[in-house]
Amino acid sequence: MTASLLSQLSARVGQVFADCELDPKFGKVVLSQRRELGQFQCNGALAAAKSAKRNPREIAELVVAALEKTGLFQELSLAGPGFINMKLADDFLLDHVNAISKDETFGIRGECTPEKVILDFGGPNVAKAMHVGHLRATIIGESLRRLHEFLGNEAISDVHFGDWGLPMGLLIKEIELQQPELPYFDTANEGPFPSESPVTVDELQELYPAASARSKEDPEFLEAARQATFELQNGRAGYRALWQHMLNVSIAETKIDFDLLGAHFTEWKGEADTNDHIPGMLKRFADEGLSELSDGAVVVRVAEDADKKEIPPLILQKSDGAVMYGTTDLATIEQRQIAHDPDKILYVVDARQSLHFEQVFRAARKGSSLDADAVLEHVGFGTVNGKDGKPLKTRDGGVVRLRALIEDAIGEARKVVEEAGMADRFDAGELSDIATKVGIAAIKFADLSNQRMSNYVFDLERFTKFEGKTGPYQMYAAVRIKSMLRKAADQNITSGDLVITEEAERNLMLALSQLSEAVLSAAEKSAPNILCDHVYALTQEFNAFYHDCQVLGETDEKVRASRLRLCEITLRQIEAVLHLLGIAVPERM
RNA sequence: GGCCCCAUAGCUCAGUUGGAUAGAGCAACAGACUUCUAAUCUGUAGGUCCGAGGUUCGAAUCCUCGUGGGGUCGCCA
Repeated sequence: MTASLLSQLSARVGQVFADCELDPKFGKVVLSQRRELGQFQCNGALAAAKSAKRNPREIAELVVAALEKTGLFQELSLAGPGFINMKLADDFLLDHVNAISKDETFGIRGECTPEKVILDFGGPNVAKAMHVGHLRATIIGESLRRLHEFLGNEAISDVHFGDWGLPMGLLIKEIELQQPELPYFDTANEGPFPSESPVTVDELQELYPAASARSKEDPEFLEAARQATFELQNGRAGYRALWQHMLNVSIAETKIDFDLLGAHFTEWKGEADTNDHIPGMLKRFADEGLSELSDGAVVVRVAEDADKKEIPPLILQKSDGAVMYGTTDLATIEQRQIAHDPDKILYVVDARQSLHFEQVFRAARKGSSLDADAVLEHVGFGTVNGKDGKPLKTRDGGVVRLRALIEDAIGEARKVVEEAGMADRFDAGELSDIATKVGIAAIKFADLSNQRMSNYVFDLERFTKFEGKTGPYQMYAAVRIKSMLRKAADQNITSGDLVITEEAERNLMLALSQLSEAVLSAAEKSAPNILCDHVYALTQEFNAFYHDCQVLGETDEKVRASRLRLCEITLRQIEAVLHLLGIAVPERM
């Protein structure tokens, strides 16, 4: 198994530090910040000097002297107060790139211990079309899912449908108001009920805002909706049947969006699936003295003495008897523990819910709802803003539908692609496939390249550009290579052993060798933007190489074979990382 | 009011956990095409890292106090 280049170097340098009776952790090697001075650097001599009260330059000199004997470096130098700059011997770099290229995951999977990770993302709601708010949850969640899969983890993804709260009661009562003749509202009716849904998805989407508005003006309606919610949760047959229709219709609709975005779920569970688990859980919490009555509601107090902030108790059961989403979230944790015994559960949900998750996680710990060493983590993210810096809205101030957003992106991509003259080169089917891929790549790359927690400005024109740090630029680099490989095949040119003849080749190999750190650190921090940075650095180095080095036209056969091989490896890596970002690359464009 | 997040080039953003001269991309300017796809590449210019203290040999990064923006603070999700 191949350890990453940086960890190999760090281990070597760390050994030297150890030989000098210093902590080997000071041997940490990082990418050079000043490429003109070296490819890599180690700053450990400064930190080591501090803790050992020795002279940093002296330590650095010892380290350099010891490293020179290894023969791994073409150049070693000492600069400033004790920075060690290094340039690798080409043979070492070549061996490394060769080694990682033979492995399907570029040697990365071998560095990890497989874990079982549950990813909770997407989070659509019954009757509400997915909107901008779901964009990031879906894109980030799917990227993390693919990342964990890549690392060899068992990745379980659950869409966790919002299908069980007060909105359900509101919808039931709204439908009753508009179509009282339907059979679902008769208490005595135990079914069977019609198999056809009484409402279409479009109707549902009208119904919810109407019901929501009505509940704000009409307290009696709200009260009726609360009652309906309670009865639904307690199994009233007609309500259950109607609810099932609403859920089915909504799931079918959200699947269209998820398919467009390439999101995959291994489980299509929802809040409602916790219903049978909840009574037992409530009883256990009460029996163990973990919950108590407060103003008529059942709550778990989760505040701790050490808290800086005030953490309100988690409400398990409202005074009207119905449960809330905190209750279903807690029950979901218990069910996941039973069904999967996970090492980690990640919640890819809007950052604004951080307090909620804090409460739920604490309640889960308090109630031993899952293994003590299992990790619960809220992977939050910021909002998608318009050019005015405020959360994205439609022209008339409404919620932007996810579908509309995706269609706009594809439309914009189509424009760009047609302006580039692709309509002449491809038939309608292929053109539309390219436009779709470009559009999706544009929004995904733009979204994922931002640091998760910060808000970002949604600007399609910028996202769909082929220049700069955009999705389409990354795709273009990959397509360029594909085109070249096709040509090579046509001309019977084959790839061979790697050699280095130009700086551009060396730089490209160095970029290829950085994947491991990017992937591992992206996984550790749940930060896909690190993957974006890596693939961008890689495509930039490739484009520079492409510019400086002829591949097919190279006359020296060995060099030509090496360059072709380098192209193959680069393509594999670009496609691999883009796959982790959820971006698909067309064959031609 | 308490707490959380954010503030870096004209614009949009990175910044490898405390290291050298703070980096990209757009936009601007100057170059490179009888192309393995120029949808590319090379270069120039652009900074009070919100402010003030502090810790340190060394701070965009850590601590304190402010300023500005966003969010949140028990029966919605």
